[in-house]
Amino acid sequence: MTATTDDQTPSATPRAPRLLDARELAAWRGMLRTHVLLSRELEAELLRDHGLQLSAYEVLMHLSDAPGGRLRLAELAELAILSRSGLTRLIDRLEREGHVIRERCESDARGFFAVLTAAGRSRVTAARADYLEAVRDRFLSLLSAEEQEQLGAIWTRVLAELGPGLVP
Amino acid sequence: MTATTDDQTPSATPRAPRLLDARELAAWRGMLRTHVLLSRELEAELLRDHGLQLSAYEVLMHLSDAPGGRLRLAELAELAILSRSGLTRLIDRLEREGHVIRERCESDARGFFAVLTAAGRSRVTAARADYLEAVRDRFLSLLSAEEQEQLGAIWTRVLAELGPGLVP
DNA sequence: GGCGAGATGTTGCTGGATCAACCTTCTCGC
DNA sequence: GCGAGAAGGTTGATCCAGCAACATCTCGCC
Repeated sequence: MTATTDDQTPSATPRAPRLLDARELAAWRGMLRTHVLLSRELEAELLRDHGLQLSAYEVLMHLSDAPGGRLRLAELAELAILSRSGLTRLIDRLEREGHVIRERCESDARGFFAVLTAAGRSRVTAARADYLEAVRDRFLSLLSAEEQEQLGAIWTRVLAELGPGLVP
Repeated sequence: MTATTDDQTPSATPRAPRLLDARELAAWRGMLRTHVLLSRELEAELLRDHGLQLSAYEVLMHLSDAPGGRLRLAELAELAILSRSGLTRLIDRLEREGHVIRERCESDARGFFAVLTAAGRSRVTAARADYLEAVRDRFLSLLSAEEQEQLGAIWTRVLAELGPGLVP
């Protein structure tokens, strides 16, 4: 870390990068590293124990929290932070596996709902129990209540800055 | 059809999931959301302004911090949190673009170094300046020094629990 | 000193996600 | 109402990663 030792830039540097100091580094790269490793582990367990991709879990989870277990595809894509085409194919898969069905929207002929099936609901309920347990075990339980609150405040602040409508 | 009706969990569920409370939710999902959106934005800018994928940037950045701008492929894969095969092909690309060359390891005939070229170094130096500016702008500048330190402490704790050797 | 276990890096295969282009439908100003 | 533009979803192309299998090499150990 910090400036490279020997030959950083033999000749002239276009612009001095002003690297991160130790505090910034720990805050930033720590998040990157933690997120990647944690997600990877959680996804591996989800896949092993419930046959669910992380993105599939996210979609089913949002559906199961929605009234009627139904959500418009566009809304679902936003919640799961997926592109529309990505969601289309994910729903294709979930439909093939019987976790979800597509249903025409009466009031808008362009639109579709994704609707959780009974099988989908029981699958995601079981997955969720294990998933949340893992999240608690590997993350939340390592934080005090105050730290959790501070974290929440930080994310809210950053998301608000990133763009409106992202905070929820 | 027959989406299960919209009972959240009024009646009997196989296992009660014990969902997250608001505090936990904000701490956990906030991180997921922040990470995805922030990474996405940073990568888009990196790609637009410097033609670098985030993973490519990471690799070049680690190389530029390494003495001599050279690192064994395996070590590089670990630093960049990539699979070996993923790194192989990424180095292929970077080599094709002239940012890096492969060099046999004298002392171990199985091994290779990735070595940053002059072009690669100047590319990553420029990219880094913009990247770090963006990181500061969208993340670090929104945190107080204390918050940065708390975050750092949290990541260290979580990573230590996730597995040894991941903390740096 | 040779053998087997383990490490290094590459390759074939596959899966999942994006972007851009497209078709259909809705909406709104005139 | 009607035409322009926006919005919802799907499709085609492509790209990027991972896993598993492999060839090669190292090294400890009997």
